Amino acid sequence: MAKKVVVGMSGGVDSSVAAYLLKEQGYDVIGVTMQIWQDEDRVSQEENGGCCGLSAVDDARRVAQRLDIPYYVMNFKQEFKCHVMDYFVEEYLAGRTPNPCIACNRYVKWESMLKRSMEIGADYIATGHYARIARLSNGRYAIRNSVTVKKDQTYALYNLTQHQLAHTLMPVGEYTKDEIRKIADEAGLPVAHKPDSQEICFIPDHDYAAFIDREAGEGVPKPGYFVTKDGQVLGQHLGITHYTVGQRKGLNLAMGHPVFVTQIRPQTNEVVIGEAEDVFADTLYCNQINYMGMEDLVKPRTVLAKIRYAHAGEQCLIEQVDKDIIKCTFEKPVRAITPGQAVVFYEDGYVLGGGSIIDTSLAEI
RNA sequence: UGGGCUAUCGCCAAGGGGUAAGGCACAGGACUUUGACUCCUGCAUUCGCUGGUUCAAAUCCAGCUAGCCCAG
Repeated sequence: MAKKVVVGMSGGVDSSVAAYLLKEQGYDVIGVTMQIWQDEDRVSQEENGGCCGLSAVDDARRVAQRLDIPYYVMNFKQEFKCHVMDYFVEEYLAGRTPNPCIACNRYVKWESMLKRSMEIGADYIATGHYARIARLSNGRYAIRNSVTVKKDQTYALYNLTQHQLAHTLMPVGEYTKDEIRKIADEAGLPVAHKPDSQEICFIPDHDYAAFIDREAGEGVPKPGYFVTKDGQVLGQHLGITHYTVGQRKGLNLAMGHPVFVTQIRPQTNEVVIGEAEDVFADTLYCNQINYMGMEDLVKPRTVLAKIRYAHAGEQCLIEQVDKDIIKCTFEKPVRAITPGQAVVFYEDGYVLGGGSIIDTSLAEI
C-alpha cells in the first residue's frame, strides 16, 4: 500500500509542485493548507503568494483539484499566535531580533501539522522547501543544502527535531527554482507564475513596529536616546523595537556619513550607534541549541556558520562553554551579529545544528 | 553700543560674474519565506531680504535682517 503523505500547500509554486512530484512518485497525497493568522473573510484577497499569503486557500484548492487529491484546511491559529506572533513581540520588547519563520517551521508547520497529520494516518508530511533531508552515517537525520545555492532554505529549518525529520519529505530540494516553475508550467498548475513570498506574512503592511505597538500596548518601550559607545547622546529614537543591530536606514541621524546600530540596550533604553566597522565582530555565544547532524559537541570543531538567512557563511570554531551554551569564534569578523537571530552550523552542506544568538560576549547577562 | 565675521536643500558643504557639486538624512523601487545590509532612482527654476551694477549675479556694490566672535 502506498505511503500516505500530507503536503502543506501554501498556494505557491513550490508547495504545489511538491504535491505534484509526490503524486508522480506514487505516494498517497493529501493537500492541506494551514490557517495560521488570516481572518476567514480575507483569505481570498490579494495576490501575495508563497509561504503564507492571503490567497493561499483558493490557489491551493485549485491545485489540489487539478492534481485530483483530497484537500483540507487545518486551523493552527492558536499555535501560530502562541509560538510565532507572541514570541515575535516578546523578543522585540526584550531588545532582540526574532526570526518568526524559524519558529513557525519548528512549532507550527512541523510540530502541529505533523501531529495532526499522523492522527489522520499519514506517514509523512511534505513541504515545498528548497532543502533536502538525508540520513547520515551516524544514524541521524540532517537537513541538507538544496541543489541551488541561490534558493537555499536550510537556515530556516535548523531547529527541526529528529522525529520531525524522520517523517518529512522535501521533493523540491532536488530542483532549481527555474526547474520548479517549468514543472509547474508543464503540469498545468495554475500557480506557475506566482511571485515568491516575502516579508513577515502576518504583517502585510510591513510595519512591524506598529504591529508590536498594537500587540503590546502599554508595554511598548518608550522613546530614548541614540548614544555612542562612549555615552555621547546623538539624538532621540522612537523606541528600541524600531531597531536592530546593523541597521542604517530610519535612524534620522545626519552625521555626514552613514552610521549604524551596533547594540540595543533594553536596560537603559538606549540604542548604540557606531561606524560601519564597529558592527563587525568575530565571536558570538548562542543557546537553545538544536543538535541535528551532530549528536552533541564534546570537543571543539571547525564548521561553516551562517548568522542570518542568505548569509554565505563563515568558517568558525565552535565549542561548548556551558550547558546549552556554545561559543563561536569566526576566522574572519562577520557583520551584524544580532541577539535573537539564529546561528546555524554546516559541514559539507549538511546542517549540524544551531542555536539562538545571545550576544557577542557573555559579559552582560 | 562700537569693530570683525558669516548667511547656499532637513543637516554638513562646494561654488568668488556665465546660468546651483558632493556627502548625510529622507522618499520610492530592486533584492528577500525574519529583522537588517546592499543596489538603483528621486531629492534647491534657486542661493537671508530689498534694491543696484551688468548682455549675464549665489557670485560685485549698498541698505536691511539674523547669528557668531572680540571690545565694554
